[in-house]
Amino acid sequence: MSVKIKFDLNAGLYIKDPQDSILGRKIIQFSVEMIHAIGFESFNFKKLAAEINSTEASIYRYFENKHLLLLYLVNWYWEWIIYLIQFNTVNVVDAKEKLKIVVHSLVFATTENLMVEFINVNKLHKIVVFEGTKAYHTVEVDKENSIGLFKSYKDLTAMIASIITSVNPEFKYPSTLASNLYEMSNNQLYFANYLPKLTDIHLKTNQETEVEKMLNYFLNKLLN
Amino acid sequence: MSVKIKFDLNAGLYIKDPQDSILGRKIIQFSVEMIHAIGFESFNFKKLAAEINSTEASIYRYFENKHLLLLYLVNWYWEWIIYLIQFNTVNVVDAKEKLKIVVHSLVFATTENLMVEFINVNKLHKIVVFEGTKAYHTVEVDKENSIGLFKSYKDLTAMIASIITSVNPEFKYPSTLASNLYEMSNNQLYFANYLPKLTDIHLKTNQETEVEKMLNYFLNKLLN
DNA sequence: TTTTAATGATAGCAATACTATTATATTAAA
DNA sequence: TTTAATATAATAGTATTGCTATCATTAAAA
Repeated sequence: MSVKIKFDLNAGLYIKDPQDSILGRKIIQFSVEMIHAIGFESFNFKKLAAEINSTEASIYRYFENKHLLLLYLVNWYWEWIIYLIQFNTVNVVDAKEKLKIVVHSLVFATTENLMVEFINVNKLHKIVVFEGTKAYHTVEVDKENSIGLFKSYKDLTAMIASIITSVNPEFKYPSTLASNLYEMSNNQLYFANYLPKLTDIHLKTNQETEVEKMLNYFLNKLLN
Repeated sequence: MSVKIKFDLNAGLYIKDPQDSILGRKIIQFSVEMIHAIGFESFNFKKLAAEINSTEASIYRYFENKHLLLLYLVNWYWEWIIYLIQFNTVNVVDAKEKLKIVVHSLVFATTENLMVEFINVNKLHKIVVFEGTKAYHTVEVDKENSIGLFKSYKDLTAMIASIITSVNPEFKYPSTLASNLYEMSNNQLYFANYLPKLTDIHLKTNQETEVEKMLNYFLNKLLN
């Protein structure tokens, strides 16, 4: 199945909504491809423009700079995970079951039943694992936070935290556990691939399944 | 008390050992000050050179580029934490007690009895909290890892993991928990300061004490 | 005292991150 | 259908960054 998904992302992220035009969608689509391929540091608007047969100036009409483009993508990703969790927890009542679905969504960031037209979610997930934290580790945090550019991350955290609380109302740090679950999932996937000494996941295949198992092991100890 | 500390950092981090000359030490000292003040992104060798009345070219004789300078600082930090843990666990036999010292060292990154001459450890800690992960989230990870540029992080993780295992030999993921303890400590301090919705730590003062308490709470649930 | 090593001074170059201007399509409103 | 508005392309240009090269000067070692 394929659905047309359009998230309402904070307007401060862009100058012109890229979801509303062909060029805009091409910018999103190929920035995902390109950042995935060469990394955020060596990615720039000139290269992107060449790739999509457009110009630097045209891209600047959509995004103020490449940092905000990354932040846009990461916000899209956060919204995507929220959507995934909602989608997969429909009709699920048991809180423990819900939490397992959260973990699954964070680790796999995809479902077989759901596809997106112009964003390669798999590659976006890898970008988030690789470069994600750079989007909110910047001197501009306070300013960007004050205009709502991290709202989706907060929403995601709140959503997970409330599930954690319904699994165990006594647990003292639901928000911390929620954000840590997200960060830990990304980190451990990164470590498994690049710095295996920093993790206990050593398989080259089925890493996601192993990380999923591990996170559930942690959650079990923490919440029971 | 003040001790002259010289860590043996991997020679691949620098061109000329900055610990061995006045200029070298000034580079280290003022890069800490400057990155702390303006952030890593806007920091560059030209500005640093102006600050220490030297030249760009001279700094390039010590470090290939600013990324490797950051990685040098972060490696120094990792070694510092290892040193701190060793220092503070001398004569401590109880594993649980040791683990508490680990947490304390990670969160505070300092002791009153110990000072370093030319590095402001407090500011370095803040740099690590703010920019630390950028040092190992780069397209060059594999290459840099293969020549040992992340060795200190691995050593630190191994050290903590072994303490975790002696607290509870049944615990399945000691390395993961070790690296996550480090990452979580930094993350939660960052969130408490800049994105408080992502954590349960809300105090502006005594954040460290709160984070310490929180990490011990987590560890307690995980290992008992 | 001569040689070597470290630093400083200066210059320059290619790439990056933008901005500005004008031209040309495309679309929408009158 | 014409006109007006809007989106994109083409081109140019500027300030900054990241880095290299060269040569002069100073300080330290042999």
